[in-house]
Amino acid sequence: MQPDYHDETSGCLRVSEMLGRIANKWTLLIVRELGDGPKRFNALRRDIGDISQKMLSSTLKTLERDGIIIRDVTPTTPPQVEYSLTPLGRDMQAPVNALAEWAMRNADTMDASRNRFDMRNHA
Amino acid sequence: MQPDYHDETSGCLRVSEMLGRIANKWTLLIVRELGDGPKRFNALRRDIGDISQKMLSSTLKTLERDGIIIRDVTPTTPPQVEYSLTPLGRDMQAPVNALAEWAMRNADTMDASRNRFDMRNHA
DNA sequence: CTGGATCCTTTCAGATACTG
DNA sequence: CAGTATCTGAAAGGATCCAG
Repeated sequence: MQPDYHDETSGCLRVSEMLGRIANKWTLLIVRELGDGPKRFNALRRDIGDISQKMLSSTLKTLERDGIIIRDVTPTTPPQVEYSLTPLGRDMQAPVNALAEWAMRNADTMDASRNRFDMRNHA
Repeated sequence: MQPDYHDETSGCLRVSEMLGRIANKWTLLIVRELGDGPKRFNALRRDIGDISQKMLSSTLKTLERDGIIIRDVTPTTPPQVEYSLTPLGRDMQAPVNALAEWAMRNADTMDASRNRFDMRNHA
């Protein structure tokens, strides 16, 4: 039996918990980057641009734990590690890309709104 | 002149910046709740369930600043304050709901993956 | 090349108390 | 009812050094 998603109490807390896991910028950016195909650690680091190695490795670990990505190690010297989306991760791509694209489309609008808001409140 | 969204460097930093603004659970939960129509402060607080009044008021302020919601005050006693989505906010609803629904649909899958992962790593 | 371990600073977020 | 102010602990995040 499935849990009741429409329950007014536990359902909301559940959404809250799950969004707490996936709704952060590093997670969304990584899933987005891996949409193009498997990538290695430093390729991800370079393509995302402003992520520290610590945040990248810790976020990747969490994503692997949640079954969203797979970590493939080829034990050569130097070792090669490739990250790719699982079926679950690929299923996640559509909503993630939709949100990211929305953000890009409306970036200027939001910036303008911020400027007006800050102006009104003589910041 | 518009910024170049397709530039490989600044474009990525721009996505990163915008996702840093909107990709957090309180923002998504509030936008989701306001999808049903305008709501008042304590109604939001009750419906979201586990949000503190501090986080609610500060997140609402940020959302108003970014032009995603509107704050309407009716100066009665006691005062009535109603929050509602702007056109921008309504446009944001689709991607937000898509991500939230994905999270709910796959909550159990992610939980199971976590359990297996933690088991393998004898946590 | 792919990280782990550590240190340090900043930000987030809850609890509590108070105001118009 | 709808918040603000303050205090405090937890978590995020960067910098640096080190290792397989």
